[in-house]
Amino acid sequence: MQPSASKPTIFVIDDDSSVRRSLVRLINSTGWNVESHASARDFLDRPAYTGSGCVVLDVSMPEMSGPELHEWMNAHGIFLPVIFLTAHGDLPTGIQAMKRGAVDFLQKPVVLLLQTIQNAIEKHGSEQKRQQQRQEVDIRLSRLSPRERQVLEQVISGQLNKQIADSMGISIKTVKVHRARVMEKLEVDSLAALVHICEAAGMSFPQAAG
Amino acid sequence: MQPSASKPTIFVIDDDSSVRRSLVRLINSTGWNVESHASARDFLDRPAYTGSGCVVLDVSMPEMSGPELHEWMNAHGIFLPVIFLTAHGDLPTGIQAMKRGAVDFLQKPVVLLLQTIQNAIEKHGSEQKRQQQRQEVDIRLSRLSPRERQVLEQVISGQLNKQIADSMGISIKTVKVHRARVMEKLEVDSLAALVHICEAAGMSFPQAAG
DNA sequence: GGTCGAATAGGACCAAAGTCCAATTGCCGG
DNA sequence: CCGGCAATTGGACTTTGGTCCTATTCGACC
Repeated sequence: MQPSASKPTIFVIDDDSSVRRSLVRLINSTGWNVESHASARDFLDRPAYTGSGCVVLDVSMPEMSGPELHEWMNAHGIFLPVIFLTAHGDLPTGIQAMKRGAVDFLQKPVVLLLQTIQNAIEKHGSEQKRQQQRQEVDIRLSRLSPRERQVLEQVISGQLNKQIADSMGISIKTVKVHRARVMEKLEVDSLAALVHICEAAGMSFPQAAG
Repeated sequence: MQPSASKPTIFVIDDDSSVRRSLVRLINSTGWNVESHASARDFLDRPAYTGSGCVVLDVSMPEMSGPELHEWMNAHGIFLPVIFLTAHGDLPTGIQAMKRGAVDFLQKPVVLLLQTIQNAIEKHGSEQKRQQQRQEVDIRLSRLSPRERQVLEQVISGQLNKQIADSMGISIKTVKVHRARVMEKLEVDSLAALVHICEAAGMSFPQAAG
């Protein structure tokens, strides 16, 4: 199956080796894969991970802190869920982390880590799937010629072929050919499906009703 | 205009009257409406507010605490954004509040409250508008007869009238009648618009493509 | 008992969309 | 320079969808 369907991997990032060992042992006992790193740099040096999983991240580390790594990930489109661990976290840091999208911000000693990881992976799974489907549609959309694109936009806004032809200054026949190519390139076989995937790709615009 | 388009109202809920006075003065100076309450109960006793705005909520109050009120609001579908204020907040309380959807969790003395309120109102505005439109569609959908509903579902999944007639064991003519009524009751004049609003109402189901 | 709405169905006809075939334009590479 | 290939355009014809009118049946309600 796809990588997202295989066993999730949990990335443990903490500069304290005894903490890493203990977390790895804990997580390993559940059947998830674990990969531990002693620093943010260490984690970033590994090949990008695209499967399912999450990051368990220490807050204070030398060089690059947990929040700094989190921000870097957000800035670079890495949306693996992040769970923070901290020994003596202060409130503003925790709130800031949550506002940036962290799943949780836990204080050691940790009791509910495994449950939190479970939730994070599940929540991430569906988002990831949607994201992949959206990219899939984007690729198909990128294969449309400019003309086809113009026709598509008017089709999904409810225009008739006649109206489209009129507004583009071409004949109805030509619109039909463009339209057929759109259906083919987007791999749909009904107008309903066409609107559906365009909706999913975020290219909807309201006023199609009367 | 609609209530959501009129001046936003900020609800200040704090059991300390000097804090209330000072917040009211601060917020008033910006042009927003302010309404202050000395307790959660006090706030809940007022008629439900449906316009735009947000809640500035103290964490620790007698009887019902800030987080308790927040949870109550969530449970009752009141999604006015909530900004917490606290004198000496502890980390777990703050994280919990964020996980429940709070906009922010600020420690007194507060410096960026007005900016936070501004952001909360703006973010809330678009969500509120979408919510209203969705309700609007739900009302129209509820006016469909069972048969019309069945036809609608097959139409937006890309079935031809012939196929629908076949699967329902009725004639194409009847399908056309149902279909026309659906278009009329849902107040759309194109298939694209029909799919669009059904999508918005959350009644999409994937496989319509081929 | 009459009326109303929902569901069913048919005829006649028009409009819109899709299909098959053919042609033109314009660019890329040998 | 020319042949190929994709984008673009058009004509002739078929299928599908929509409209207007009419009609029957059935249960609910006044």
